[in-house]
Amino acid sequence: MEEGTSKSASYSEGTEDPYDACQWDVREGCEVRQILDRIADKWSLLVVALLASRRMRFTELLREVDGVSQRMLTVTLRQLERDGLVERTVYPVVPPRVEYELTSLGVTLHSAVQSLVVWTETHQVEIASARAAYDRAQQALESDHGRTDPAPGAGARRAR
Amino acid sequence: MEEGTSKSASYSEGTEDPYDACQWDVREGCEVRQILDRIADKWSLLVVALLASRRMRFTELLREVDGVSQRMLTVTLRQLERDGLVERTVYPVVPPRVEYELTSLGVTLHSAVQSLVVWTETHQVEIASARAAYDRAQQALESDHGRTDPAPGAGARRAR
DNA sequence: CAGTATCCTGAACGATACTG
DNA sequence: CAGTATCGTTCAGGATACTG
Repeated sequence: MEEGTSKSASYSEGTEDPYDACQWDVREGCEVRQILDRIADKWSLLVVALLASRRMRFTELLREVDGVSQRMLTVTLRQLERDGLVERTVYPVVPPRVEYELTSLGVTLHSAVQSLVVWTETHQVEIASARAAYDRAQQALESDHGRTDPAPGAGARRAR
Repeated sequence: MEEGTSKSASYSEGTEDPYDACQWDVREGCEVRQILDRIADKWSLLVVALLASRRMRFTELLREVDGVSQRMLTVTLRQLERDGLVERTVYPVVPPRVEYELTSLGVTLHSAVQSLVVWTETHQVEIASARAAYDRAQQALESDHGRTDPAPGAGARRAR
């Protein structure tokens, strides 16, 4: 097993003082970083979102997520299971049947993530046009890189 | 990861179409995925969080983020700038002075992310104990891998 | 069916050196 | 100061084959 996060990394848990919101970022060793990395993970969110609608079997997930490899699905599910976000149920039948479902913790994560999804959907147009503008500016720069300063704005100029 | 989004229900699997409102996840081409990837980025959030408190110069960020390389900071800032999340201001003075600040869009992103941070801080203890439990179960499995089935519970068993 | 074990590649990242 | 350019390495993750 070469993947995965460092298991058995015993970090000091317990009730540390709740550092204010402006501090979480600089603390690399902070748990937040780890969780964020899991959330950030390419497949985790997809799996969580799918499982939010219903419990599913391994192969179902493999089909639905589509793009995920068998190995990565396994790894992802194991991580989520380890973090207590999904629960794995094995039915001892002859063709093995395994089902995955969100735990209550997983459900809360899913709703927390939803706000980000909403943000993204809300602002995707803005972002797209910002990118277009940026790329246009870059293009202009390219064609202009021999010319002299055309807009003597005298102050600081934006977007180089 | 270039396409393969469409997963037409070509196989005979009943009548219900796979998913409804929760479509964002399966659409790889969707903007949501891209934004999520940016958010997921190792440094982006750190930079955004720092800039949320105040506008900063390049070297300041380099010092504050600490752990980031010069190259990665540049790359990160360029991406954020391109997405319209931060604004770059160049002062035409003799030792170059460049300042970065969040745009209003960047500010909204920051607050959206805060909810996730809060979630993480709220549940980090639960996660930590879930991990401990999982690891303990794995250990038990190891020591048990020669034994015969000791608990014929007849039903589905949890956590393999 | 639901995995595990191996091999391999490309993208990400860090380190370093150079520049306006 | 605030970058850009180049190189070397690591490693996440895909493809494939095997198994209980």
